[in-house]
Amino acid sequence: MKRPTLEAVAARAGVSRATVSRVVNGQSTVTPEIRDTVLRAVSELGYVPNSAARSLVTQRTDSIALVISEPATRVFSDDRLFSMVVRTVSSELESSDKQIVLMLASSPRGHERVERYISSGHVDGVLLLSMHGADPLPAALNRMGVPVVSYGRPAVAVALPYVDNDNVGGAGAAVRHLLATGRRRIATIAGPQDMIGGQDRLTGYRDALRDSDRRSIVAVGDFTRASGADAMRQLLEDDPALDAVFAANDEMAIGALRALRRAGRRVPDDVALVGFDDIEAAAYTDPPLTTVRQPIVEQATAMVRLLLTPAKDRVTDHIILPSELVIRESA
Amino acid sequence: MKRPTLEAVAARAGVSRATVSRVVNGQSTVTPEIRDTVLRAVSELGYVPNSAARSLVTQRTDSIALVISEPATRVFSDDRLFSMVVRTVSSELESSDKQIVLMLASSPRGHERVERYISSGHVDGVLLLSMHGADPLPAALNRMGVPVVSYGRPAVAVALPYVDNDNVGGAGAAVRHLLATGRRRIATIAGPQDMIGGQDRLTGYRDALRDSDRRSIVAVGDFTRASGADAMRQLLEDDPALDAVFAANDEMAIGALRALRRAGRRVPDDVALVGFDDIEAAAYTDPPLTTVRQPIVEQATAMVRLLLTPAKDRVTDHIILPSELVIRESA
DNA sequence: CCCGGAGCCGAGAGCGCTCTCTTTTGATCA
DNA sequence: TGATCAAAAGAGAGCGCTCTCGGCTCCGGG
Repeated sequence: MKRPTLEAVAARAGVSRATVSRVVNGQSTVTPEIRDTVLRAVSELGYVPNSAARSLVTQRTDSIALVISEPATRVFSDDRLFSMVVRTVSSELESSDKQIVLMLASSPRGHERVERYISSGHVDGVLLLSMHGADPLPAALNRMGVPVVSYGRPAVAVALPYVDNDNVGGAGAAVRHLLATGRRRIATIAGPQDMIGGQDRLTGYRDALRDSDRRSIVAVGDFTRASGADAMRQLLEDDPALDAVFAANDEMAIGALRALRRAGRRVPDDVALVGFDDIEAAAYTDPPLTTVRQPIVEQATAMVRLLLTPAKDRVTDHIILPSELVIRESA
Repeated sequence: MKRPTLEAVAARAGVSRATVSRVVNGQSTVTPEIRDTVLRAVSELGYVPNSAARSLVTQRTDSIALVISEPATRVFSDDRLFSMVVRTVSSELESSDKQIVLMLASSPRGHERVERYISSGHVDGVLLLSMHGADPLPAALNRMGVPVVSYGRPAVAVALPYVDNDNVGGAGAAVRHLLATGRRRIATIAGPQDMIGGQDRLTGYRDALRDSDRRSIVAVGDFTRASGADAMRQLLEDDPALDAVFAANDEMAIGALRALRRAGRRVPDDVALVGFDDIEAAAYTDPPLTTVRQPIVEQATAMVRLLLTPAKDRVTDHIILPSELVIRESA
């Protein structure tokens, strides 16, 4: 009752193991007649190649790891981002018949697990989702000689191929939109400065303001809703006359929205508000949030392409995709 | 520059391959002194066991597949369901040091891929998310001798261990809530009757009404928003005096909400509305939707437990978990 | 003093496959 | 008809590991 092997198929078809292997792997140096005989034996016995044996000799596994390296609390702060990435990566890999191994590395123990797993040759490549600049995992994976592509620019120290959205440009577009609609005192709630996204979005804000000779007004949050509310209160205290806010992500924007309402400011009449990411909830706020959308599908597609292109054939080791301003009612 | 093998470690430590294997696999029949020597050699060489070679002989892979068998359009209709399941399963498997292989089987080609993959011995078990009763995949997987646990009761023909939420009880609770708040003409927008969830929720509705001698008013949708709106219009036409609706899922409830508003009915004043699932968007409707929550985390946990328990040690082959009524403002 | 048994370690087979190398086949041409 | 060569099939090594089995050592008991 155990699974048939190559040997069994060979015996049944009256040929050698090697010939069956050739047929199964689609080599053309087999007489059509024998080929048919073998294929018949294969389907009669219900033969399926043993993947462990195969990858033991080929050194390939036909699967890639999708590593999500974030504290458990944050990973899924945006379920849609996650599910869109997974869906896109999955369908993109389908054509090359590779599988996804999903690894959530939330704790240091998780990191160690991931490293062990990858270095035991389980996968042919790694897609790394890690928003945190200080994460040691990218460097570690890079060291073990497995192809790795990162979602989001990794910390400067690591030379890793990556795909990112245009954080600087997106933030700039948000600020320019505020300027274009006549806002004069534009503050920002920046993200944590140990994350690349946090840094770049602040840079985009600063650059855009500098171009227009406006003064920058900055508070720093940590990408959580509560920190957005706190930062907003801080900003209102510092500069009660501000008339616009660019929050570095939607969660903080939602926090800011509540803080503004509690402070008696109307949005967008008194204060215009723009977020970043276009998470699900952004469409349901009151008023619906104007925000910057990441091109998630395109990013995921690009990651897979980059991963599947052998390093030596690569034209570039990073791809930056444009972000799009989604104008709703908050600005 | 290639990875060191057991042989290399053995040579370095001056022992046999078998002894190194014993140490690496934590067997106790090794003299502490030798054990230390071996461990030193392991870490000096950076040895990591080759997983393909190992599973070739052990017949285990230490990974399980999470198969999502749905048309691509629906799979992620609820991103939160998906991400919570993934997260829970992942952390639940962490303790037994198993990995998740994620497979989205949206097309017939995808199904074939999944079957081939599973039957090639890539995984030790399968968690199956398939909402569609007529899905041929459960039966196919069941046939190949791999442990499978299904999320949601599979079609009657298949004897598969499964975990489900109490669809009948949840629907009943929703209807009883409507009765308790004084509603008298309670209609339902049922789900497709070729899905188990659709059937059971309708059963729950009917049972609860029968107990109270109320007449049942039924329209059937297909779990999409648009079908919910259509069904609602139909119901209003059939019985303009209805004062409550139980929709078999939140998507249809949201569609119904719009149809009600367009028809000039106030919710909940004129018509009370209850959904099912408690999807993300349910909290953001106007008014926020009263609905029935599935215990997603508990279900995912139970699935893993069931899968990891050897069939012969199992007390039961299915687990039904209670659903909880979440009362918001629509009813 | 010898035997039996327990505890450790090594030898070696074998998991199921791929791939190189060799042999066989069969067609071609002088 | 026999030599030549290309194409096709077979033989066999080996991928890196686990695990059974047998041998060796060291102890206590008869």
